[in-house]
Amino acid sequence: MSLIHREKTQDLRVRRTHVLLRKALWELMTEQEFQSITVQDIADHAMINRATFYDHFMDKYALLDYAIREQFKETLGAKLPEGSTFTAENLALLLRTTGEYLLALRHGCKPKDHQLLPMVQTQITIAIGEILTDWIKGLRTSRSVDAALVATMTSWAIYGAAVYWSQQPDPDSPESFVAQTLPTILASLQQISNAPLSR
Amino acid sequence: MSLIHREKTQDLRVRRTHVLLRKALWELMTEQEFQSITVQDIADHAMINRATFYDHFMDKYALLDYAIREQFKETLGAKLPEGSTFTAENLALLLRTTGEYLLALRHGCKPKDHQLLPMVQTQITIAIGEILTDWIKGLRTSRSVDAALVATMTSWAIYGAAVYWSQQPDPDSPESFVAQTLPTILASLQQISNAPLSR
DNA sequence: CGTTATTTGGAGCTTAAACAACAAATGACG
DNA sequence: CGTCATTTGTTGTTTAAGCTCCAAATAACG
Repeated sequence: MSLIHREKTQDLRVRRTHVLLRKALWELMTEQEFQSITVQDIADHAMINRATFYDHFMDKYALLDYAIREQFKETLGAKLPEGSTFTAENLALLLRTTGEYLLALRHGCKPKDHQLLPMVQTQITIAIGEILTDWIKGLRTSRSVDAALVATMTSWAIYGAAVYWSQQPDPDSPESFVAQTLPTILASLQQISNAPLSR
Repeated sequence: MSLIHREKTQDLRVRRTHVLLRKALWELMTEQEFQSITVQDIADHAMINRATFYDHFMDKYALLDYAIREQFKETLGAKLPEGSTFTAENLALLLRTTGEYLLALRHGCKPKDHQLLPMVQTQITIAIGEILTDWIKGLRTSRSVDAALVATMTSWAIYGAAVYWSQQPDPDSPESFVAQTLPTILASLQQISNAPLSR
């Protein structure tokens, strides 16, 4: 009897509908710009009735938000170990994955869709923030700190660095990106942890 | 109020369930042998409840039948022009597609699954037979012939040739396969058509 | 401009599918 | 050989999602 109440306890049909809708949106976005995609298009492609679409999302922008967030979370989940904790290695992975995700995004979608980046920003910083919050909570902090606040600041810093890197006309390697950013992030986080992090 | 009653007029949910199930089976078959796959595996992968599986198929063999038939039909539909008729070109396409499909099948599934080939045979000859029947019906035949009978014989001949070719240790090109078989098939069909076929 | 099409967002009714729980087969193991 | 675990089919009950219309908002067009 754990206290863990899984928010996402859900009907298989609901989960499937969500998966199908975001997969459909993604496929459509690789071949046409977001603006020109209609809800009907998405519904058809996902084999979902249009009315059902509206049972789950306000509009296609809400779906895009959701799709980005989930896709990024999945990507991250695949890279990070199961019950990951706050270590330099994991932080490096987080940085690298964020950078590479943005880079892939830039290649995957249409030029005109670059105006959507603010939405992407919101969802990704949320996802990063959640992970950081978990990590920070797992630490014995020297003094009482607002974990959410630190996590938010850090997530924005990470996202900003990733955007900067992925925007470069000719980005250097992911490794060097991590090498250049990790020390800064680590330094800012080091202060809240009294236990030295593993290398 | 047309007289056309579409047999396959179906609920979107039903069509989607069928699609998801056969996709799931296909994916699982590329990584493990059919015999070791459970209905639960398929259901999980397709995001379908196991009970729902049984609403549609007797067992996994029934699904396999269906999956093969539909996949082959789709492949054929993609190669043949829309309202295809009986021409030497289309017959050549039919031959080639059948051969290539079998070859792909042989590569796609596990060695042990080769015992499943009789099931494949049934479904593919049915699919070929349906097309040939349509083609033959579209002809002005010189004398009354049983279109279904001719179609069946021909479909078996085509399938047999395709098996023979795809079984070869080192199969020659699809073009030469078509070149070697087409004349025979054409000759046997020529007799029922009084109009000479286009080259 | 006004007049057509699309697209959007929703509501009521119907139905496919989820869920849970079961007994019966099948199978692995000591 | 029995027993413990899977897998298989099946059956009610509940619910998500389909379908059919409808009205409002946009877009397209002559």
